Amino acid sequence: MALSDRKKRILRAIVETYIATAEPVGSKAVAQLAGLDVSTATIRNEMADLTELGYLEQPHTSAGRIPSAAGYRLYVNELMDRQQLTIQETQRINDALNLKMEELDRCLDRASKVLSQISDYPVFTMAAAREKVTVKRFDLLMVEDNAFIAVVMTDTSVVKNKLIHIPGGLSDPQLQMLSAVLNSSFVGLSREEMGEALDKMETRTAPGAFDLIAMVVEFAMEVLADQGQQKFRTAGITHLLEHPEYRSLDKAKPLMAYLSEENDAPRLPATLDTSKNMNILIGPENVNDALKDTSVVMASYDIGDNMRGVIGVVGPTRMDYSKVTARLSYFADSLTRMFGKELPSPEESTEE
Amino acid sequence: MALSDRKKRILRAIVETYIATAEPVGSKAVAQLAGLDVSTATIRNEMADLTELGYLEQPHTSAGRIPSAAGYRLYVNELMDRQQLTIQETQRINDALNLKMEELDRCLDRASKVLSQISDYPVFTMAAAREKVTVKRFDLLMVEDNAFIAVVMTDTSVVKNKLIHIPGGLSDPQLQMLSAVLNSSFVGLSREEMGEALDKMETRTAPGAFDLIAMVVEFAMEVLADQGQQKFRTAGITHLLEHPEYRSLDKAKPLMAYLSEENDAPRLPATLDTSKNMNILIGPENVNDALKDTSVVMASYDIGDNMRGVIGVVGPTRMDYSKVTARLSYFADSLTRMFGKELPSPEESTEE
DNA sequence: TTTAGCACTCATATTCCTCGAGTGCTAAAG
DNA sequence: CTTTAGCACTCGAGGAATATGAGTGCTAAA
Repeated sequence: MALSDRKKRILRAIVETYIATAEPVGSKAVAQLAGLDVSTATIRNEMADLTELGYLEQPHTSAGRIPSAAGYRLYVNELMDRQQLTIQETQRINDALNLKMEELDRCLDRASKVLSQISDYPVFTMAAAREKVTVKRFDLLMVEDNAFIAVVMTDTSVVKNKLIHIPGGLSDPQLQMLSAVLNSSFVGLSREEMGEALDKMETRTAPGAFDLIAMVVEFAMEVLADQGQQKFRTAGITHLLEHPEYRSLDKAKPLMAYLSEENDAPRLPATLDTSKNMNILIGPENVNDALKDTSVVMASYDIGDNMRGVIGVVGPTRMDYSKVTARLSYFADSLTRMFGKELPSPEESTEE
Repeated sequence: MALSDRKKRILRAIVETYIATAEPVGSKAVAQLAGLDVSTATIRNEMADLTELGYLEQPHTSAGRIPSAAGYRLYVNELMDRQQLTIQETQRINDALNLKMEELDRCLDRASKVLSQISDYPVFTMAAAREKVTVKRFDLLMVEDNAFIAVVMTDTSVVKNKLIHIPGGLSDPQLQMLSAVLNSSFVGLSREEMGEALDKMETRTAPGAFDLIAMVVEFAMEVLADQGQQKFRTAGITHLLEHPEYRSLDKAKPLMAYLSEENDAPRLPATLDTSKNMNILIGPENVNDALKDTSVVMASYDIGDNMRGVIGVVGPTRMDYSKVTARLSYFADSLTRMFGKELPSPEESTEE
């Protein structure tokens, strides 16, 4: 059953004043703010109805009402205005992102810091992993007699290198041999496949040569593992402390511990609905226990090579959804514009 | 003037029980704990003396005493026992560090996390910068027609690389030419010198060729800048909230903001006395305002190439100095053992 | 020099009370 | 049937008054 227009206006007024004040809202305040020309008694009746329907809650008999999770949900889905960003805000965001097209990682760090500052909530980012990453080619560079640099390039155009010391020294032809073996036998393999290939090779190769191969391949496996990993980053967790719901440390501590990765709970964007590009999880809708009284607003952005990233804002259920969604979606769009479609096929990729 | 033995025992008992309980210590408690066979009245007299001398403070007339900064200082310098680590603790530390000799950065992250967990305080690390870092050599690797990988190796044996796209494409001889120019004109220069050299070159080089050179040199300059930068990292800041002095958020917020680098105050190890390998700064001894009511215990460790790192623990002035120093020094020693002398001259250095 | 005794101080906890915002219900008015 | 004024009732927040007790400083005797 759809709510009457008046009920909606009342609900909206309650949600918005509660977001602003963090205190239960009474009929009198609603009468003034909702812009309805009815008496407080009428409002009380409507509020009683809304409570009955599950959109409002009463902390105790003689207090005002606060929105329930369902109330927030309705607000977010139907009642909320799209807020506009100020010019200064867009400016700051652009500054943070256009930082000379740096590496993705650093750019994200900076971006999430700014987003946290303009929204007053903690922000997390997460670069989603690709399923299978492989090595595209190996290069070896001689450095003096007893060391060489191994350069590994993945099919995602990420290039990593490592300086490898050879106690016994190594000749140029040997190095070329090594390079040939690596490029013929280990290109195009996933991390697991590499491990298997290496095991097979062990039996039918001279020990000295095998050790060399193994050193490089193990490095390549590390690179692939690292690329496959999801990196969870946060910024601005202390903003939590500015909101009254986290004034009691019992509330703040677990959430902060979760955000600063001090416990090993599964990271949150697990429940991301990729079909929508803006996900809002309100309080109990969160699976993770640490987030039960918390809302999360997440957006995903494209970063080429069919990889997606997630950037999200965390706050109390009484979060300023309107403000946050506006800023977040501007952000995610900008990120997509930067790292996504703009650069075609084999992207420029920068080593960190 | 030196304190009598009895005064010292009393001071020590007060410091230690205050560290344990966070509550002012009265004469009765001291009488029991100091192991002196004198009455509380005598203790009271001695405590009055110690207060007079500035080692103790009285929150209000009818409360016990708490140590002053000078009191802690005396305790740290003369009275404190060296604590022993448990076997489990050394085990955990070793596990964290021996993580297969990974990159320094990751190793430090992990190490500081463990240190924070076993000490219950936040931990920061900082890799101190070298004054002048230069490029030792350039290598260029062709990738397909329109891109190449630039590999830059510094005199600190750090190797970084970047994939650079050339819209117009590039031939093999051109690449070799480029490599020759880079290696002859930009090796051994600091970041600033590179900038100057590049400026000079601009006038007397064909624009097309210059753009190519500039792309690589600018990347090299980024690398040097990054190497010269001090990287400040923290772990376990939420441990702060476990200590009663930070129960009030007004106290906790600025410190946490400082530690999570949300303000731009100068990072703290500026005041490191490198002659000692364990630095303790108690409350007001800290220069930085955010740390006025906070103590910092820092140790430095060697990481080869005459670079030093700093690892430190932050907590309330009522910090368990004995516990912290023991753990911290074990840590710093282990780090030095790992990254310092063990590997001689041109170290194996790992790209991140 | 040490100690017992005692009056005094003062932060904290407890109790009790008041105040008032807000509610639900009822009955009258539209 | 809806709206509104009126009113009694609820219940948390805040404040004053009071009790408690740990701890002190001082004095005088051992």
